[in-house]
This record gives sequence, C-alpha cells and structure tokens, in this order.
Amino acid sequence: MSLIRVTLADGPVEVPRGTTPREILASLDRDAQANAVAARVTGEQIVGGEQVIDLDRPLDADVELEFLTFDDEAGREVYRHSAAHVLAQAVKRLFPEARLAIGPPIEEGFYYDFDVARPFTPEDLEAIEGEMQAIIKADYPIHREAVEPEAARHLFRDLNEQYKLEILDELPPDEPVSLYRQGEFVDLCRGPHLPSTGRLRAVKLLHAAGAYWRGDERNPMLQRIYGTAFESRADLDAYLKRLEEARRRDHRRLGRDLDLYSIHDEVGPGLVLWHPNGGIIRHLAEDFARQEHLRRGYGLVYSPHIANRRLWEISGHWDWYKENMYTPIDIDGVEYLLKPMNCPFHMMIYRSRPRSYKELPLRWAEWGTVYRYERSGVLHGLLRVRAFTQDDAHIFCREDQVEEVIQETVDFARDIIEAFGFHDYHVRLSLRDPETPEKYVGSDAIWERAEPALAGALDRMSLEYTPARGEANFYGPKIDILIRDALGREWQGPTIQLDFNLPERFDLTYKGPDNRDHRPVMIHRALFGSMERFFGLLIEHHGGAFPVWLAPVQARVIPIGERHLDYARAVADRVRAAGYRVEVDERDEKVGYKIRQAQLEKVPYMLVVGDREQQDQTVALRHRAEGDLGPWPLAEILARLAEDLRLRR
RNA sequence: GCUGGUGUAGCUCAGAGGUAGAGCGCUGUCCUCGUAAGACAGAUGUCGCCGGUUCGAAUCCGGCCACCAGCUCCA
Repeated sequence: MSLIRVTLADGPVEVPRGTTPREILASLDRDAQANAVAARVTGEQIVGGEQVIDLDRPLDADVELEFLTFDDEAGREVYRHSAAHVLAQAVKRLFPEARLAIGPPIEEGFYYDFDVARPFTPEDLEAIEGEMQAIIKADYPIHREAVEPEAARHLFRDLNEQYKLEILDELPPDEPVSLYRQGEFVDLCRGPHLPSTGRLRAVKLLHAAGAYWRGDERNPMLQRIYGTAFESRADLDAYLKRLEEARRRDHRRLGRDLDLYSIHDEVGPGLVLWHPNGGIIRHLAEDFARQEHLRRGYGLVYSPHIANRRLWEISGHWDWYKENMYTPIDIDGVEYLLKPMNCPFHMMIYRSRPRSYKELPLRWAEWGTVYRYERSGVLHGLLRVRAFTQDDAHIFCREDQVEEVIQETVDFARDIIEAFGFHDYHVRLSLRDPETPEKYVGSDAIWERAEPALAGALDRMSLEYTPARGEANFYGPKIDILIRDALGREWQGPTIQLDFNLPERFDLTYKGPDNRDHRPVMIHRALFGSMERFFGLLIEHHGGAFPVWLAPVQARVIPIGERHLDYARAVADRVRAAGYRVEVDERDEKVGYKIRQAQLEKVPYMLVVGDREQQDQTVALRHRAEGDLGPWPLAEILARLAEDLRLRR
C-alpha cells in the first residue's frame, strides 16, 4: 500500500493513501475532534492549489491539511450549507411536491429556494423547523458521491427536479458531479458538508420571502426560506439579540425619536422632509465639505432642476435612463424633464467656451438635487428615496492625468467619510465584463488604459479593494466605497466613475499643445453619495449619538430648582457666546426627569447647576456616555468642548 | 414591479360583528426638587382610503394606498 505525506500544523505524518481527514483527526485532541467541520487541503496536486473537503473524503496525494471549525469563514459556510440541506430535506418531507432550487450559505446564515404551489406561512416555518430538529436528532450520515452527469440527470429527472436539471445543463458535460445524500434526501451539490446532520447544534428559521429563479424577474418566483445556524444556543441567542439591538439603531426609528426627518403620504413616498435637528447636521456636513472642496481646487456651480428634453436626448438619458425619469412638464409646448442627474449641465458649462489643456483638470462641484423614479417596493427610509441631493462633481482632465486625479479623489473621499467616523468601509473596483464588450461604450484601448489606472491608484494608496468584473457602468469603470447599515447591509456611499460616453456625446474638446482638438476624460464623483443616504448611514453608525461637532444640541443646562434659573441662563449665554449650540431646560421638573430627557435625546453634555455651583461659580458636568463628571469650572468645560470639536469626537 | 406580512391616539400595542382601550408622551394644577420617569386631573381617534355584505363593520368580503422583510434595480 502506498503512503502519502500529510502535513499538519505541527508537522508531517505518513499515512496510507486513501486515509480520510477524519481518521487523521482521531489522533488529535478531543477539542479538535469536536470542533472540526471540514478540512482544507493545499498541495501541488490539488485542483486550484487548495480545496475545502469533507472530513470523510479520502486523501490521495501529498497535501498540507488544516482542519476548519465554525470559527473559520470557510468552516462556517460548510456548517450553514449543511443546515440548508437539512432545511431542504425537512421541506421535502412536509411538502413532497416542492421543487428544489438552490440553497447556499450567506454571510449570517443560509437560505434555500423552493418552487411550491403556495407560499410558506409562519406556521409552515414552525413545522419545518420542527422537522429539521428531528433530522438533526436522527443524525443521518452525510455521504458524498461522485457520478457522471448523465447519471445525475437520470436521477433528477426521476425526482422531477427541473431546477437541478437546469443547473446540470450548465456544468461541464464530461466531468463527474457530486451528489450529497443524508437519509432519504439527495441533492446536487459541490459540497463540502458536515459528516452528519447531528453535527448541527443551533439552527433557526428566520423568515420566508419571494425570490426570482436565478435572480431574474422574468423567471418564476420561488419561495425562499432564510435561516441561520450557530455552534451553540448561546451564540444563536446572542445573534438574535444583536439583530434586536440593530433595530434600535435603525435610522427610521431614530429619525422619528430624535426628530431628525419625516416622510409623509401627503408629500409622497420617498420624499424627505428634513427637520431642524436633521437640518443642522446636514448644514454642518455640507459646510465642512464645501470648505474642503474649495481648499482642493474645486469650483462651485449651480444648475436648475428641470431642463429641455433635448438636453436629455443629447446626454442619452432619454434613451437609456427613461424608466427612472418622471413624465415631462409642458412649458409653452416644449417638454422639460426633472433632472435625474446633474452631469449634462456641467457638460454645457464646459462647452460654453473653448478649453485649453492648460486649464485641466477642471473640478466642478454642485449639491444637486435629483429626482429618480424608484419602483415602489425599493424605497427605504433615507437610504433609498425618490428625490435626493448628491454632492456631485465632475472633473475634466487629460488622459495622462487620470491616475493622479483618481488618487486625489479617492483620498478626498476617505478624508470626508473618516471625518464623520466611518473607518470600516469596503472599496469595490467595478470593471467591465470583457466577455460582453458590446455592452460598453468607448474603445477597447481606452478601457485597457483606464482600468489599470484605477487599480494602480488604489494600489499606490495601499487600499484593499475587491475587483468586480461586470459591475462597471456601460460608460466606464468606477470605484465605489460601500458602507454598512445597522443591519449589516452594504450601501454605496462615495463613488468615483470614469465616463467615456458624455464627452463624446457632448463633443467636448480642449486644445492641446499641438494646437489640435483632444477629447477630455470626464470623472463623475460623489463623496457623501447623497446627503439623504449618507445621513441615514450616519445616524445608524452613531446610533443617534452624534459626535459633538454634529450634535443638534451640544449642551443642555439643567437648573435644579426655580431659583437657579438665572444662573443657568448665564451659563448658557457664556457657552453660546463661545459658539456652541446650548439650551436651558427651564421646565418645572425634577433633575432626574430632565437628565433622562437629555439622555434619551443623546445630548452630549448636561450642565447641572444648583446652589453649590451657583455659590462656587462652577457647573456639575455630565456626559451622555461617561455619566456624572463632578464640578467643573466653566472655562474647563469650554476647553473640553473645543477639544471634542478638534478631534471630531 | 414581484412574493409574503402589517396598517387602531404623537409612540408602542391590546381589542375581532353591537356605539373605542392601556402604557408612554401631550395639556393643566399641585409639588421646588441634586444625576435615567413626583402626584392628581384632562384631551387624545375619519380604527390607512374607497366600495360591498349586514338592522348594525375597526372587526367579514373586494379594490386601492402606504409601510416592513426579501427579490429585481440603484446614490
């Protein structure tokens, strides 16, 4: 019998060919045995160099072997993928006519899609979850089986699993496919999986929702069941609790509780009213950003909210963006359209006179309010609305300036979002899909120069990013910065997009040193993205407890009794004179009541004044998070506020 | 737009064919108070909208609107 060499974390071992990871695991300690969910093998003879495999998959080459647990992302995926199979098995038992689609693990759990005659009810989910528990208890071994595609096709044809057949049709016809069996259940699946269903410890179904087959709305709608799975009941409970806490940070709830903004049927869905508390934050954010723009060489421009339909025909929006635009307004027999974007106006400014290479790059910014028709089901608080203000800008430059301009702009974007406390964001480089060049405008040559220029700029800044093939706009590649909301969903914030289309359509040119006309490269960019969305994300990021520089009320003076009112007002006057937003709670209530109010409103500082403070000319300082800080001279409080402002705390 | 769910006081929610309820908040009066809710009293309202069934509809039926979760799409 031939031996293979398996290298574990603590050194190599020689084992007979065909030994399984599980057999090797048997020689390790109990914890390792209890925690392993799958194995990762690395080696020259492994397809792709490394692979995650079942614990029962025989090894037939020299490999490095690493056991994966739930704590490894890959291990977690295996665990949850197996949970999805248990879900499918339970559904097949209770609803034999259900057709299986797909059931992958996702970031925080798993789902499985089914084609069923009637959608699942909450009661169905309970029953299914019960059946899953029975399947877990039965501890069916999970077997992998490699078969020829034709055999698999037979099997699924007999089982009437049309979606599995569709998937089979897209797999390479001459490579074996893998089937996974547990009890009476069989699924077409690449795996890997847990050794047995009993290995699952805490599983919970969360909700059901419709989802189109293959994510295409022309396809039939399937019923998707979402669930999650953890290694222990306690971890599952902790996760559910975290979801609950996230709900408390939801900007829609805080927006109302903190009186920041509102949306009304009478105004219209997706149309936001900013209240004074939200308005001051927006004002401060815009003010800060505007200063930064000027400092970085931007010009400020303004444009109207409507424009002649002809402009949108030139820009191409009328052709390819029509479904997002509102119906025309008739003015003296001419059609005008509400702007869904600001760019055409900036094109016209560029074109308003001849341009020289000497004046490039030109950077023009506008806080432009745009109007887009969004389908009714997609609106979401401040994060997805129908009228929003972009901190839009267009940069016109020569091709040789692209990389530098991109770099400067990414840098600007980071400075802005980090100033607001966002340090955990995700950069995505959206590239074209070279398979479908017909979907993009601009020559191959320009794409081939531009894409590496974007990547190069990110590399030079040592920024980690995810390249995304096929995510580019049809008019050019882009860099997006994604920010998470309270529930972990990612939203596009800053975006920097190259545009090969509009300079062409508007026939923009500049005179080069050769005295000939050249086409400028145009870059769209928005750093907040939209003020509405950014505000929504800002609310969730801080849980409503805005940093001092943004807090609508920075300090509230709380007099203990009526006789301290004059002193309270005097304190407030001095704080206000120093430039802060301060108010006095003059209501005839107990201190505890007023403090509770201020805490709930997340006012950063409470300045409590009574006999002692009045006597000593001090203030009893309380911070919303740190609590009672004792007596402070006013001058020191002002110094502390100044320091908070400086550090954007 | 699609699938499912939900719309009752400002908020959170109970009520399920017989004339609208709680807590918080709000208003008033009293209390003059030392770090997250003082006491008492009062007012909350087109039960999302329109239509139907019924002697009678918040409740049953139909249509519409909005919201929530997901899908598709996107700043």
